[in-house]
Amino acid sequence: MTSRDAILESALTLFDSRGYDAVGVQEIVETAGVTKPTLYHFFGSKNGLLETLIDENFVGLSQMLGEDAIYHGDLTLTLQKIVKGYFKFALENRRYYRFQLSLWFSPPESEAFQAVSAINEQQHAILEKVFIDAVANHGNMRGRHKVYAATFLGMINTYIGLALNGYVELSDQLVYQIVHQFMHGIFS
Amino acid sequence: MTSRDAILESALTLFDSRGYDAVGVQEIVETAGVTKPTLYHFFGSKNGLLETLIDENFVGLSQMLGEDAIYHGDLTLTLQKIVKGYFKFALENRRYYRFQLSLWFSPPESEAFQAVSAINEQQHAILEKVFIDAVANHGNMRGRHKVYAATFLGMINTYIGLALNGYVELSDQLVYQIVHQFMHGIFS
DNA sequence: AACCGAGTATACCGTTCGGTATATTATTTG
DNA sequence: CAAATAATATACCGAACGGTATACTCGGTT
Repeated sequence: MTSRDAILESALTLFDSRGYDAVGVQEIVETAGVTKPTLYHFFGSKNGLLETLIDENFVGLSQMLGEDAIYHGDLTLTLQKIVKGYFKFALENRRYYRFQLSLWFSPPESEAFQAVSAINEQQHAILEKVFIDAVANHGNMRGRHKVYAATFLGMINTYIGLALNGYVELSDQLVYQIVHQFMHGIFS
Repeated sequence: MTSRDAILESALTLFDSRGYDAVGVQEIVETAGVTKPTLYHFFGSKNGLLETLIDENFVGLSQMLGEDAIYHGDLTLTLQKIVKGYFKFALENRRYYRFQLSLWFSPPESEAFQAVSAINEQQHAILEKVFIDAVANHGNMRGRHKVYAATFLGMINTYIGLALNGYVELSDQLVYQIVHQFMHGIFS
């Protein structure tokens, strides 16, 4: 493993278990088996390390959304594909997704918030587009796409959080239940 | 305002906007207009300040749960009272609830997590009891009370988070919708 | 052979961290 | 009034913080 990857790996583990602010760069480089100038050579700053960490881990989720979050006439089906994609990504990147979850409601003026706001907006934008495209077929959704996107993502994250703590299993049945529950909440 | 209250007030504002780890005690006491030994006189440590802050702000929510989270034969009605209580509390303690939300998925080995785990368990215990008591009337809920409590709280927090960020309004209609949506997700 | 740039180590910078020893001032209590 | 207790200030502690100046190694290029 290269020094760069070792640093990213150690940073993810430490940030996930104790949080970004509570971990110092000294501990990161010691865990990675390198020295401080190496970290600053690759990432410029502690914040740059955080941004790189988030960006490079998020691409997988971003790719999934690019493929699955496209409305083709059947909203229920599209939402099921999205939920399934989130579940798959969360299970394959447990540490990262837990870390991303911990940043979900992070304080607005924290460094961590600045770093996740970009990927949050990206997710919202893609999900909103799904609901906007679906408006033609579901007239009573007009103007509510922002709320729907946020609510939908909120439900997904809630269940993933439950799963990451061992409360539930991310099964196909749960995918169906969540989408069903969400749709019911919208159209009643 | 007493020095003690000034410290708690400043700490809440700073923790809420930048996070517990990113704020130093020096900044807290400067904002409060006191000196460091005063803080240590009242709270013993920075962590003690955090615990006191959480405990003293949580009592309001705890009281509400003690009054409203009691199953009397009508589960839908009970859940509506609980959601209404959460909404009321969140609106009356916006800064605190936002801070509590930011600690919801905090890293398991962070100081903040240790401090909120107590109140999290308290909420879960009370909500679980509601679902256990309701089992007699809803046979198909047996053994699922832990999941239900976590899911229910997850939905409440999701919507409060949306409201605190201006996406939705915490209306009585939303109370009804959430409970309806939750019940539908359970019994289908 | 000379050079170059990427990667890395040693040793250090000034600042801030959480926390405290000591002393002084108010405030209560006997 | 005197004694005790609570509340506060000055000044400081060692450790850790994020970050860097400098120099060295080393594989590839000219």
